[in-house]
Amino acid sequence: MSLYTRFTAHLNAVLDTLEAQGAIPAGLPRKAVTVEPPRDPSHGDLATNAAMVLAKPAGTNPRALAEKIVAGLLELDEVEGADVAGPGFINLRLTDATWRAELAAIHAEGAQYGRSNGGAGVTVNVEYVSANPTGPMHMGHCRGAVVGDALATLLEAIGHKVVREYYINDAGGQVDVLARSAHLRYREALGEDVGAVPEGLYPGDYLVPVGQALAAEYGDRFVASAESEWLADFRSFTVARMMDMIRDDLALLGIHHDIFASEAELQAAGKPDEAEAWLRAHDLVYDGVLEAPKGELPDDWEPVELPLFRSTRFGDDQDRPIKKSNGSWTYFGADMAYHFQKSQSADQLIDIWGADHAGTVKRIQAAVAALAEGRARFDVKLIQMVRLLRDGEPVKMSKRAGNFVTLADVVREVGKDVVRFTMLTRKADAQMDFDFAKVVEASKDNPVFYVQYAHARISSLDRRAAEAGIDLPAPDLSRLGTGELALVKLAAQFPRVVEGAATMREPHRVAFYLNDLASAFHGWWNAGNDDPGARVIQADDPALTSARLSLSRGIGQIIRNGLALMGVTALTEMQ
RNA sequence: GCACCCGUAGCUCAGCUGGAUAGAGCGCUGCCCUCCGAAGGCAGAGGUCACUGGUUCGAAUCCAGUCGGGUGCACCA
Repeated sequence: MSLYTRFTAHLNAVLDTLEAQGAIPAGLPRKAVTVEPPRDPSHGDLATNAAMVLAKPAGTNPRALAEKIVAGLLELDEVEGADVAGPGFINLRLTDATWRAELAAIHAEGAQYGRSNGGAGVTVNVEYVSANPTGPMHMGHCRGAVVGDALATLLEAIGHKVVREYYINDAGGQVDVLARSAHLRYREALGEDVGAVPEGLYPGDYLVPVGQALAAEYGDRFVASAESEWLADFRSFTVARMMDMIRDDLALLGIHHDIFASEAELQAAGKPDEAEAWLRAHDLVYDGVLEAPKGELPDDWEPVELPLFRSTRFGDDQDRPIKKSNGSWTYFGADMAYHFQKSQSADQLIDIWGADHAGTVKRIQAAVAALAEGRARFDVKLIQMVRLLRDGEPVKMSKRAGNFVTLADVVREVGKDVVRFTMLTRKADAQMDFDFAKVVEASKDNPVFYVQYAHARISSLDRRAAEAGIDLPAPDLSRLGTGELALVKLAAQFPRVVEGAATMREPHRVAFYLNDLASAFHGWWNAGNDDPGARVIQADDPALTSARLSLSRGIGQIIRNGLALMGVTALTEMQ
């Protein structure tokens, strides 16, 4: 149990006692009561708003209630002082022994420190990447992949069972285009001079080996035959190859999904039909005429009657078609059935989408609300664009021309850890720049470097101490000073950060926290430059050295744990 | 025209699901290496949290509106 959850329990116990004594009414809503570190450390170690939140429903004034709560809290061994401040804040100062015990807990729990089980029993399905299987991963997919993966790891850290899922869009017209593009390469592989790749087909070289594989598989059987004879086979063959390639690309980032769900299989299994039948039975799908698109009317627009889902009932601004006029499913129609399927095997769903799909969020949330009948929490997390910069200039990418920057190239150039960490240094809904020069820069304005550097320094201390042979097995932590305990206090916030990042679905918080922790560590380290007595290793005082090593290792442990949540390896030395 | 996201220091961005005197890095000014890695640290200057109302003990945070920027808006995927 983390320090903060422990004190929340302490506070609740005090409130229970006050209730039993009749000092406050029973059953006051405590949901808004918080226990957190005050923003200004001079206010103490912990602060609670309990008195301010509860005073009104209790029919008393905040300060009077606060005094009663303080009296109860002062009885705790871990509390050294408690007072009421401002409008009714209760500030607690904890004993040094409490913080020393917390440092010991960091060591005792090791890699487990920061993990909790509040999410136990709740399965969360995180769907991320889901790039169209028409080519290799490019940098446009990268951020969502990293954010989704880090989020999944975070949710596991607070006890959720997590399913990492990839939805393969292998049923639309684009995979027919892919199959035709592969057919061209197939003819090429059999010796035909196909010339330039025609407009409308995928031009990338990555299809060349697919064409060769197709030639090896089918010989020249389909060179001149009608499309209908080979399209389906070529489609599934090529999609399978594309997915192998995508899996390889993701592996470079350390990303592995549990489930790859196929849109084509979903349709073949009749899932959208089932969803439609259910929705029609509940009057949520009807045959109607699609509204004209907003803004300027396209030349070829004409009213058509289609099966429409009543998404307006759930806040969308128009009802959405689930089938096209040719009878096939729209992307939305199939996607709806897909989400229904996911909601049956998970308690909560999270989709990681590119921000360019923002316009379709409402309809899918409407669909899930309808089909799952409110049983499943469903969040769509939108990931803003990343602008690639080289030498300060934006890197131009054009998918159509086939000159996009591939994920694999970038990972090979700057490394998995740099890519992953950098992608988590911004809120997901804020745009970000990825500057090839800056992300590998060895300076403090590059958080990747800065955090790794702190960890490397900590590792270096261990090596030095081992060489000097002054590392005692059971250090006396009372040798740590108040400035050093302040570092422990910062380290002790890690469990809160993990919990907040997971429940708010904001993995970037871990990166910012690690940057703060690294900064505090660097400051401590540098104090030794001005004052040799402040250095960790004191050759003539093994006891003090060992206590400080315990602190430095504790911080190292937190950095490792935090980096692990981000999928980043901690470095023990800088190159 | 509609929807969504955003508006915080000169620049790039945090701000812990409403808390106390709004923070960090860069840039600027001034310091700190007879070196546990200065690839770093310390200090200073720099703010009408776009604007106007509202909600309440309390608002950068929530609500409404206005202004400004971005994105999306067909049966595509």
